[in-house]
Amino acid sequence: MQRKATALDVAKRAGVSRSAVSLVLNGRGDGNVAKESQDRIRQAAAELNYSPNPIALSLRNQRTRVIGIVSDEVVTSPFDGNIIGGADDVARSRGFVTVVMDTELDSSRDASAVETLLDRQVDGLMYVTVGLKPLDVPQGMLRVPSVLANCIDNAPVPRLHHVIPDEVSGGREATEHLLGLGHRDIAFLAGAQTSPAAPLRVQGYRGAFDGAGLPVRADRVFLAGWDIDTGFNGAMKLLDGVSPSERPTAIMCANDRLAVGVVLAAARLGLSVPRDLSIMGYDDEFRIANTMVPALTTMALPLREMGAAAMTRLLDAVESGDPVDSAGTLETMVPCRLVVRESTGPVPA
Amino acid sequence: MQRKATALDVAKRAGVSRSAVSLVLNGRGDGNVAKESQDRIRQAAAELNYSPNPIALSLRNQRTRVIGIVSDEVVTSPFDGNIIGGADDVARSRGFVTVVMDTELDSSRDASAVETLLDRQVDGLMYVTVGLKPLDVPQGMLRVPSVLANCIDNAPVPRLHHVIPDEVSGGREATEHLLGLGHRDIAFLAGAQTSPAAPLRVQGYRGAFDGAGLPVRADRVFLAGWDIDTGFNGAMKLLDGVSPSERPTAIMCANDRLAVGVVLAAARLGLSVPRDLSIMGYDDEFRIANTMVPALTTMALPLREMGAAAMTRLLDAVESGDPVDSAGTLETMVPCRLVVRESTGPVPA
DNA sequence: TTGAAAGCGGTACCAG
DNA sequence: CTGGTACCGCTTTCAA
Repeated sequence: MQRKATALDVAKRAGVSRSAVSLVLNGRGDGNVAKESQDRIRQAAAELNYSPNPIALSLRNQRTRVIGIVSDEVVTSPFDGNIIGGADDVARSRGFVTVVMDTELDSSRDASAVETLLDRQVDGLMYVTVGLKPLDVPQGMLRVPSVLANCIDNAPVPRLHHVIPDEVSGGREATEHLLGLGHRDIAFLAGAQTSPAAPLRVQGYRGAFDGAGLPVRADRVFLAGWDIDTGFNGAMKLLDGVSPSERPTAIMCANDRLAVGVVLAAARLGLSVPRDLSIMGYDDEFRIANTMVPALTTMALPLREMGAAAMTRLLDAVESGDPVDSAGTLETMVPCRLVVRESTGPVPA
Repeated sequence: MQRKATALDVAKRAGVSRSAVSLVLNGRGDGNVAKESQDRIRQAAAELNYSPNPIALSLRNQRTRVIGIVSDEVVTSPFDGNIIGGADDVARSRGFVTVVMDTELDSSRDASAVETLLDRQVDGLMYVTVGLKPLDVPQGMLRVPSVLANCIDNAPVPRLHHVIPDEVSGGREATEHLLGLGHRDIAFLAGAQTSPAAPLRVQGYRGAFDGAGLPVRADRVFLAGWDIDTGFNGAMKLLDGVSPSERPTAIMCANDRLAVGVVLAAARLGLSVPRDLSIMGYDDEFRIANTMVPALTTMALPLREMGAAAMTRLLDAVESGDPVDSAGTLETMVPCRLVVRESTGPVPA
C-alpha cells in the first residue's frame, strides 16, 4: 500500500508552496493565489488523487466532522434501527460521518462510550434508544452540542433537546380509525407501564372516545407487556368463551407483536379477521406488519424522520456554534402515520 | 468546557520534560527516567486526569486502535445485530474501538464507506451482512487487515477470511431432532434461492435422511421466501384439505418468520401444535421464537460467536502484522445450536 | 538521566 | 500574490 499523497506532494508537483495548496483547495484561492497557479494546483491534486488527511485536519482544527451516536440497544436489538438510518442520511448529505457505539443496555457503559467519543473529538453527540424512555444523560453530553432521539432528559430540569414520536395523537388516530369503521367496543392491549409510551397512547385512545362523545370503558384497557404471548393471552381473556355480544369488536395493540398474538388467538378460536374482529398494531414493524396474514393495519412510527430531525437540529447547532435548543424549544414531536392494511374492517352487523 | 490536560501540562506540573512524560506513561520509564521523576509524573498525570489525545496519537503513530465495521443493513434491519455486538465485545476487551457504517443495501456506498474509514486510518476492517451471502469485496479492504462476517468473498480466487455459520450441520441437526421424535414425513420450507443458506440447509436436511437410511421425498422441499405470508401459504398448500395420512407430520422452516406463518395456518385449520403437527424454526430470532405461542423449537444462529471469532482473528492480525489468514485457512465455521421449546413433539400415533 | 528537536499532515498568519 | 513558519499533541531520536 503506497502512502497517500500529501499537500506537500501536490505543492511540489505544481511548483508552489504548501500554503498555496491549502488556500486553493479550501476555496480561498481567489485574491490570494494567481489564477494560473490555481489551475496547476487543482490539476496536480487531481492527478495525485489528493485528499487531505482527516486526522491531521482534526488535530489542527479541533473539529472532526464526526458525530457520535450512542445507542442503548438500537444496533443489537431488532428495533428502531431506522432512527440511525435517518440520522446518517442527513449527516452524510452534509459532509459529516457518524460513528455508532451501542452499550447493549449496560448503562454503566454510557459514560465511557461518551468519553471515548469525546476523546476522539466528535463535534456533536446523539443518544438513541429503542422505545421512548427517560434517559439519565451522561455528563459528557453537556460538553458538546447534543440531542436525544426517542428518549427524554430525565433530569429535574431537562437540558437536552429531544425528538420523539407524537404518541398521544398516534393513539388517538388509531382509535379514530376504528371508530370510523363503526366500532364502539374497542379493547386496548396497551403495552407495559415501564414505557412512557403506554400511558400516552392510552391518553390518545381516551381522547378519541371523548372527541366522539362516547364513553370509555375503563375495563377495556390492559397494561401487560409487548410480546406475542402477551397479546395471545390478552386476546384469549377477552374472547375465549365470551358470547359475541359481550366481545369487543376490535382490539388495538400497542405494538405489532401483540397484534400477532391476537391474530393467533383469533385463529385458534375460529374468528375471522377482520370480519368477526378488527385488529390494529402499532410500529409498522418491518417484515412483520406487512407480511402478517392478514397484513396488519398499524400506526407507523416515524423512525427515519425522527433520526433526520434530530440530526438536522444537531448539525445546525454544530455549524452555527449556538446551542441545540436555540429555537427556544426543547421538544420536537413527529407525527405517527396510519397505515391501513387488511386486519381492520367494518364493525360486524 | 476547559480544555483537557496535555502531556506538557503534566510535564510542567512534575517539573520534567514532555519526553519523560511520554516514556513513563508508556511503560518505558525504567532505565530512562529516574524513579523519583517517574512517581512525580504518574502523580501529576493522575491529578490532571491526563490521557493522551487519541487524534495526535493517530497522526503520530499512523495507527488508531479503531476497527471499522461496514454493514450491508445490519444496523437498520431487525436482523443479526448481535454479530456486531459480539465483535464489539472482543474489540473493547482488547482496547480497540469499533465504528460502524451501514450502507443500507446500497452497494455503491460500499466503496465510499471503506474509503472514509481508511482515510480515518482504521487499523482493520470487517464487513458484516444480514444473512449469509456472497460479497463483492470493496478494493479498499485489501489494503488493511480485513475479515468478513456472514459473507463470502465473491472473487474467483477468494482473498479474505470469512466467518460463517455451519448451515449444513444446522440443517442436519434440525432434521435429526425431528427424526428423533419419530417423524418421517418432514416438509421443509427452505427459504429462497437467492440466499446461499437455503441450499446448504437443504443439503443438511438430505444428509440427515441419508444418515438415517431413509428416503427423501423431493417434493417435500420448497424454496419460496422468508416471510410470514410465505410460511402461511406454504403450510396451507401442505395441509389444507389434505387427509391426515397424507399430511407431513412436521414442517421445518428456514427461519422463524416462516414458522410463525405455519403456526398461524395450523391454528386456522384447527390443528394443534405440536400434537398434530410439529414445527421448527431457524435463527432463534429474539422476541419471536421465544415468545411465540407455542414457543418455537429452532436452530439458533451463533451470531455473537461469529462476531467474536471474526474480531479475534482480525485483531490478532492487526497486532501481529501478519495477514488475517496466516493460519492458512480462509474459513471459520461456527456451529448452530439447537434450541428445543414447545413447537415440536413426538410424531402423532 | 534528561531535554531539545524533528516530524506526523495540515492551516493560517505574516513578512516580503 | 507568495512562501516561510508556527502550531495542533504526541513519540522518538539524539546530544548533552
